[in-house]
Amino acid sequence: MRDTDFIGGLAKGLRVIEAFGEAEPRLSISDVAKLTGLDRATARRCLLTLAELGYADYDGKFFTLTPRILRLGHAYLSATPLPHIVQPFLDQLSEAVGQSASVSVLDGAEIVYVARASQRRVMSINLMPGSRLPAACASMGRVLLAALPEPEARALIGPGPLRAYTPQTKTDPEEVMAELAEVRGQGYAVIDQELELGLCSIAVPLADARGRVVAALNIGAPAAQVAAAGMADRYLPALQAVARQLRPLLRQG
Amino acid sequence: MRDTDFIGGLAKGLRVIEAFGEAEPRLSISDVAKLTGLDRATARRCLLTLAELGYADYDGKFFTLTPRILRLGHAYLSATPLPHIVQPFLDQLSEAVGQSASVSVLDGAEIVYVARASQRRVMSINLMPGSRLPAACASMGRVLLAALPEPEARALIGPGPLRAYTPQTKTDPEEVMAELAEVRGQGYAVIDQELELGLCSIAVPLADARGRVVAALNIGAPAAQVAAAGMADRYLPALQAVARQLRPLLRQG
DNA sequence: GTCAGTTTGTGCGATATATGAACAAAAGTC
DNA sequence: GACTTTTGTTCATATATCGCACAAACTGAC
Repeated sequence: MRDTDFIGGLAKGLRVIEAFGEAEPRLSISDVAKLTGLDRATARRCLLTLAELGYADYDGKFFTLTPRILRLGHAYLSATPLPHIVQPFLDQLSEAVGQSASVSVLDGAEIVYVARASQRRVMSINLMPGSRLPAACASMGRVLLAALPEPEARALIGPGPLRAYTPQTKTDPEEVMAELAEVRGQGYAVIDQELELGLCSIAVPLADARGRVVAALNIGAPAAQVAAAGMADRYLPALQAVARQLRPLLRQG
Repeated sequence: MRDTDFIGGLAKGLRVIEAFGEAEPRLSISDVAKLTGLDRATARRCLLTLAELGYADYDGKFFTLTPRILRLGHAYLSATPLPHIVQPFLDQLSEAVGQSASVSVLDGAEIVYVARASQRRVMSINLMPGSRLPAACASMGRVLLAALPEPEARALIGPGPLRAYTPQTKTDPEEVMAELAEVRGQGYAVIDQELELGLCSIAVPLADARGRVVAALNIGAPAAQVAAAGMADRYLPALQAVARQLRPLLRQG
């Protein structure tokens, strides 16, 4: 790609949209300039453009995003086959085991939920397609990181120490890397309250017909109902059965 | 706004992203140029930029969106207070009545789900935050359209005839406008299998402290369980109770 | 009310981007 | 295999955007 094939205004506008995610719902021009590192004049032009297109509202002082922004994510979810393919399997799995089941993919150092069948909620945060969690301490994240070449996984995890979401969170990158090796060996990952106290989960990789890992599938359960040590006995067969069924149905992505 | 305050490249890039929603998951440069009306050279530059930023993948022939696109919608959902405020109420309501409950807002002629608590699925399509349905034949859409000035609602509904999703769908704009008048009078809307056979729903408006309608709340139920005529008796009190509780908590948006 | 400290709006030269035609390369047709 | 048709890429030039510097408007304190 030649550098004239890069359109800076688009990149900046997308940075502006993402800036709203990391902070307040209402941002002034200067706020956005600070958050994005853009010049104020540029931030202003991006915001006015978004407002003109209906992606943002402007009350003369603050900008807010409008629901039209969701068209962009919707474009992905409706255009990507993976969510549609896995949804019926998730529904069935979730109903059979009486727990929430989800499928996610990796985006940088985060996992992104692309489909979910939820039972009565146990987590404090509400997960939905598009939700993000740190890969290093989520069961699906461990499975997806384990599928990468070691140096790549290490780079994504970073130098550490990792953020401790609970007292159980593994914060030492080496500890996580060791865990990844085990996950790679056994073919599944179990998380015992590393992300949220009271929540255990187990995940398996979803591979396509050529054996490439394209996503992860998990079941989450309250620790009070199922001890972490019992997760594999209880849920692994069902997870692996679904993974096996899905395998011929998945291309990449 | 002066015309130099508009960034054309950003507008075009967003058009390109949305183009993926309306068609195939894999699009060539020419496909995108056709769908968006952009010049092939410009479409190519937008796509290469999206690929460079990690929002798209390029295999040398086709482009596909990556999960990173979901960051944009996530920016809206996490930055907007409405979804967070209503979610606990939805969970409680859904559990109490044993049916799915949702909150949506209007975007053009479509409603957009911003929060949802789902029980076992009855609809053929899987609704989630970001999902869109035509406002004219959805219970929440009727409520939201009824809250607009008549000419505005009429403009959104369009000249008709409307698409018939089922034999029950009201396809004559005048019929829908008459329905809106009734909804405005009674303060709620009931849909009897106009969107999908076997599915009834009832919706009420959610107003903020100043009385402005900012969203709609609904309950959907299988027609086999609850006849459309029985929806109001059965669910209206609970819906109105939630609307009343939410009223002082809502600002706009 | 005044004043410093911020934030926002605007004009301008330098620079980057859009455009459409022309060319090159595939893909489809017979 | 030679044809047409479609698609991808390049280039020169007209145009739009960038970011700086300055001016204006707003804030909050006293």
